[in-house]
Order: sequence, then C-alpha cells, then structure tokens
Amino acid sequence: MRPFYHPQSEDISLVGVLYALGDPVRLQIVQRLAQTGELTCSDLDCAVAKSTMSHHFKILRESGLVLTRKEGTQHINTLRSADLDRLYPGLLAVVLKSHVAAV
Amino acid sequence: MRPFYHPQSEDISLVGVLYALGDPVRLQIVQRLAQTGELTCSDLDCAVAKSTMSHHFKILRESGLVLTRKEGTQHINTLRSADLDRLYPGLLAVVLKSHVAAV
DNA sequence: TCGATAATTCGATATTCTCGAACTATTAAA
DNA sequence: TTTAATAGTTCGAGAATATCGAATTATCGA
Repeated sequence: MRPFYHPQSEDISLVGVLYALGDPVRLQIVQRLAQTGELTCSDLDCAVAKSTMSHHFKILRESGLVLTRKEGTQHINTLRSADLDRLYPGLLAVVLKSHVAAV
Repeated sequence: MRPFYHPQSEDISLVGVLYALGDPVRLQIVQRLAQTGELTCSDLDCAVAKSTMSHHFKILRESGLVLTRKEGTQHINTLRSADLDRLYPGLLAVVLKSHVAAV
C-alpha cells in the first residue's frame, strides 16, 4: 500500500477543492466531518460500495480537504479547516451552513 | 433548437453549483463574468473547442450559476449573483477573491 | 498462526467529457 | 428573396473518469 499523498497547503487549489465538493457523497462527508471531527471510511453507511468510498476519501485527501492518518486497521480522516480557512476564508462556512442530509 | 432550461432559484442546489465551479474553464468563466458583467461563448478564446464551450455554458446554466438570453445570433450570459448571494451567501465572494487567470 | 476487521487496489462496465463535423437560427448583403 | 456569414447547438466517436465486486494488503486479537 502506497503512502498517502497530502498536498502542501500552498498546493491546495480552489478549483480542486470545488471539484472535490461537487459530488453529493463527498459533500456530505465534509459536512459530517465538520460535525463529528473524525470519520473513517465505514462510519458512514451510505448506498455506495466500500471501494467507491475509499475513492471519495482519496479525492478529498488529494484535493487538500482532509487529512488521513492511520490508527491500527483504521484510517481516520479530519478536515483541514485551518488550511482551508486561511486559503479560502468563508468557503467552509458556506458549505457547512447548508442542510446536512443523512448519508 | 430546444429552449434553454434555467432552474428556479429554489432548485439551485449547493452540490450542483460546486460541481459546476469545479472545472478550470467554468471557474474562469464565472470569474470573468463577475468582472465584465456579460459574456458570449466566443468572448473567451481559450484552448477548448467551440462545442465544449457550449457544453460548459450549459452546465453553468443548468446548475443555476448563469442566465442565458438570446440577442440576435448571440447568447448572452450573466451571473445569477442575486440568487446565489441569497441562497449561498459568501460563496461567490470566495470564488471571486481568488486570482483570475487568463482564459 | 489463524481469523476478523478495515481499507486499498484491480479489472470490467458504465457514465461523462472533448473534439470535429454537421446542423439550426439570425442577420446582412447581393 | 436567395446567398453568405456569424453564433451557437447537436451529433457521433474516442478518451477520460466513476462505480462496482472480487482479490489483496495491513493490523490486531484469539
């Protein structure tokens, strides 16, 4: 298994972040992350396959939205709120103000 | 040629807007629209085909970001700033604060 | 060591994107 | 009122991306 790629904060592009947020599953992941602080792949039981969920977290990670760390067999994801608020202030606020649907 | 579909403002979804913005060409169109007020398909001579440009404007229109009206042979596009500011206050501001690259 | 659990990777199919060519609509000129 | 020019859309094919299930890797506990 390859080590995770996380972009440096200066390499987090606006269009990449918007792309990552422009999917219903990923948007809900981000909204839930803001509520709960941490999430693993399997914390959300939505109607997509496990492998697809893994793919969504990869997109979120590589766009700079989340940080993934390993803890035992789990991969724990957190929002990169500080980086995002500094780079694109107001963006997370808009996204999180919106209604959080069930995942 | 079919008439254009424009969603009612209450049907403009956040995820749809973010999806539309999550493409470099479309993001630049929106940034330029904010500067110039109006744009036609061919006002921007970027490195994509005319048909692709038409497709991008369709995505922007159907997500609720732009309004397209016909004037002679031209299709003139404007930002739906009022709707967007009301529905997702702060979103356009974040997007427009970012550097506007050449299209 | 042998499962059990968590998540990624792989291969196939399905959807979406991009392009050039053909088509439609409108205006202006002959 | 044909003819040509301009603006943009639609179509069809190939390329890129997404989704799924199955197989694989990694870690922990019995």
